[in-house]
Amino acid sequence: MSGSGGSIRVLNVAEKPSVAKSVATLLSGNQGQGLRVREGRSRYNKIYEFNYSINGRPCHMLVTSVTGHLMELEFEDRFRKWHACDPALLFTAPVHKKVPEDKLDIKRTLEEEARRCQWLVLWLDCDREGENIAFEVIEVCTAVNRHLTIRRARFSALTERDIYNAVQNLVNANKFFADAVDARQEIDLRIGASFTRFQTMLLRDAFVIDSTASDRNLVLSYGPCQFPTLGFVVERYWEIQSHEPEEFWTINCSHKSDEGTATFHWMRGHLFDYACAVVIYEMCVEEPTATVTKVRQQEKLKKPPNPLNTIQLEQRASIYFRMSSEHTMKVAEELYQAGFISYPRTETDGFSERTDLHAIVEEQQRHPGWGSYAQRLLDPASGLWKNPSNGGHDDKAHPPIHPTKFSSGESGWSQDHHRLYELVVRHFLACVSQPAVGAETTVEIDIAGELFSASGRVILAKNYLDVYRFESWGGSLLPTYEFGQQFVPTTLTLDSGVTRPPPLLSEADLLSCMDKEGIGTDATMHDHIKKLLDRFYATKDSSMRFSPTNLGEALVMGYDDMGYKLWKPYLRAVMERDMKAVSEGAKSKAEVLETCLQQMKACFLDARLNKVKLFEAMSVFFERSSRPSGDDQHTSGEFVRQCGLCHEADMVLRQNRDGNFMVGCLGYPQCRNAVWLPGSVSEAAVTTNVCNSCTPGPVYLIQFTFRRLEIPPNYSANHLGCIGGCDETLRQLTEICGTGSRLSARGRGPVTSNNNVPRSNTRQGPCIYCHQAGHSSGDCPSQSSGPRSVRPQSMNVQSARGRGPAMSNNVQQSNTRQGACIYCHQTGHSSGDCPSQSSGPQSARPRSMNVQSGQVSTSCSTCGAPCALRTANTIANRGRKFYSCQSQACNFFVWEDSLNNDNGGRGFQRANVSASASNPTRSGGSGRGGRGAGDAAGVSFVSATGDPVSGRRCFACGDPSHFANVCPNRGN
DNA sequence: GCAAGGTC
Repeated sequence: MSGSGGSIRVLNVAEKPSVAKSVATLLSGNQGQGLRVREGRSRYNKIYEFNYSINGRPCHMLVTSVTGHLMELEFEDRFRKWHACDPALLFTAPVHKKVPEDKLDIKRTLEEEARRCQWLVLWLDCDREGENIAFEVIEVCTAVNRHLTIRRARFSALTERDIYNAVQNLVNANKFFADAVDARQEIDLRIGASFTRFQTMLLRDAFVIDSTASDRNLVLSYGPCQFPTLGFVVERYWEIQSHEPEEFWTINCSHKSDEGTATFHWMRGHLFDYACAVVIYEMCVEEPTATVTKVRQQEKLKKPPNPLNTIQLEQRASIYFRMSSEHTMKVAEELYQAGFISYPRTETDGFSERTDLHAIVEEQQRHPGWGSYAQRLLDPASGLWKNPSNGGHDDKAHPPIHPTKFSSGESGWSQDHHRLYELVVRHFLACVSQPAVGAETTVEIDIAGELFSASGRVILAKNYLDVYRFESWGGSLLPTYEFGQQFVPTTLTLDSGVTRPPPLLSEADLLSCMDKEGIGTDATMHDHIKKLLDRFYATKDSSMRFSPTNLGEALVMGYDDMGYKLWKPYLRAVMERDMKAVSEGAKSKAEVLETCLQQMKACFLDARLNKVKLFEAMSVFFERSSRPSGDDQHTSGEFVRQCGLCHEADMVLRQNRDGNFMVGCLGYPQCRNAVWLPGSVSEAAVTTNVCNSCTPGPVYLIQFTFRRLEIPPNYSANHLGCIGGCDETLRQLTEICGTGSRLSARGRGPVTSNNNVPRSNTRQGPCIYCHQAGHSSGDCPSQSSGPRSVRPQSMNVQSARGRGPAMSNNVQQSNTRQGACIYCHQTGHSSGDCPSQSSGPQSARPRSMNVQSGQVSTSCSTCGAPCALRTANTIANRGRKFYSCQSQACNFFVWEDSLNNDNGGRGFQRANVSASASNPTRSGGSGRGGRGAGDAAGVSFVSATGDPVSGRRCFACGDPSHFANVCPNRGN
């Protein structure tokens, strides 16, 4: 379909409404005939229309916009529920792009307009993200109109010349740029989701984390930007903690004359050797006459700042006004929206030659505060004007932040609006001003062969400092000295001092660290900082300085102990290099994704195997909780197939505490699909081989090892088998040996639950840092040059605080720890096996914050150990009494009220026997009539975090009387 | 309930 008068109908799409408006205004003003505006489906994204001509061809132009990314990357449905799959699968689970609900209006506008156009011209920002958004727009538009001619407009500033050049020289969109962002998005999502789920489910319920958020809602997130940001905070904190003050000595000298007092500093600075300092000092005292050996006078300039970009704005607002970067950006956004300042998210710190700087200054002449300075600036006779410097950064999309409209203050402005606008204006005026000029005098003297110096400064011309009141240039007047002049000092002292640690990181420091290491973008850095506070990983004190919380420190410590630098900026730096390679076409998106995700998955699996390090680090700061871990309920082993019964959840390979293997549905208890494996299996591991006959596929084959003595001689001890139903060998061995199911339990002793995780595989991939094989990333030589994190020595002292009950079996079973036990500090056993923890009363510490200890009332008939009557303090069951066995081995548990209810006069003994007969572990719900522990009771699963699972309780509230799917507290 | 990146 053609536009009016046979012209080409062109749909132009910009990244944001303001750009659409500018493009339309600039183009229609140039040669257009009447600019019309109409509403689109989305109230923010208007549609501008006018006639134009591109390369001599008449066009009917429609200019509209998106608001940043139109799409989001997400996992397919069945991987979105936290408990529906093993987090390790998130490295390979299918993902797709989707337009979220709040962007559907924009999508509809694009679809409606694209149907009626012949051309699509993309005016997205000319950076990688912009290019990626361009392809999102292309996807939406071409889905409804396959015949669209697609062109890209390249512009670097919203000026008439740039926009005109762009539209007359349309190019093709750059897929390499878009691919780089696709890769970044996918890596961020997979790493973020997998590690976040892993560490949240592992730690949240295992410890009493005293954050202000309800522990149940606490998310221990991991992200490739937020963690390195936390790393900066923790590292500085450790540096301070490990600082050992050292005493030093220095000689100070002063001389008072008619003109004033000069203070001379020892040019050796200071000495740590007291004897040495004393010897030198005594030499000086014996021959105290000073001779002036040098008098130097120099003109010094103090330059005005570079034009303002986002990071500078955030840093300066933090230093000058103590405003957080997040708040600064919020206020700046409002000033921008109201038209008072230019776009606040920019890396650019140099003005384009085309910017009319004078016009910006002219507007400000009326201001009562800085108007007279602006007038002086414009007066050529003052000589105050100087073209601004250039900081060398250019994002090719936005100019430095500058005032765009005069204001002497608006009625609706807060104090921070006033401050920020003033900062932007004064900064701009400073940028176009001459530097301050000072005269510096340096005098050097010699006393008994030792040199001392003093300096003074006089400001000759303040220039930009007159308007930039936030900066000062201190200096003191120095009395006049002449070369060769001699005098006897007024004072000559030997003074001591101590070295001091560096200060905690300020917000400005943190932004500098992030900027230097490429963590986040100018538009997101403040978000990452805020995230640390929101997640209770760090706090900000009254002087705007950051300290890690116990939680933040423990997480970094845990990963540091594993040898992984997940909290360092290197990972992001490697990713950034890869993204650059993709955007240049040097590497393909698929190649980068495969390498990076493979390495990160190996890292993830290894971290999971080494989770004891996280536990130990957390134990330093937090009490262990007696709450059942949310992780323990719906947990996962290795993925085998999708469940053919419920078609919703995965079936995973698991091993119970007796060592028996089964493949069970994660949808349990709603779905009870399970395949029990022969009792003679000693090891089982899911392979990457897929059965080619069983459906629905894929059904992954499992490598089995059978105990030789438990299978007939004509069967092999090693077997690659399928649980999909096609495997005759497996069927026969199941018949011959029975299974580990309750119904055919054979009562073997426990074996290690982690056998099914092939640890050896995880370390063999190439290093995530240097991409070389032959060493793990923890040992990477490329990473060893920087200082290994400095941990304060006091950490060992602190760890005594964490003394508590012996860790649960899952921790004891881990053999990964080689270091000293955190309890007794001896080597040779892990903290889980510490003899100091294994006998006697558990600990003087309350066993749990959630359970108040009660008196022993009776004995458990299962194991004979005494049972305690306790009172629950969970939200769902506060005040409710329950019995639980004191023995560590016996997990008997029953509600007191369920013993006396009228279900046929069921007594304590009965309930007890019933529970113990079906399940030696805590048998959730068995006492409350409604729901039993189910057919699979007695199974101890390997959890998402690798832990064997014991008690069966609601993972949402911890109540054993129901499961999470029917939890009354859910959704709170 | 997970990330980071656009933007409103």
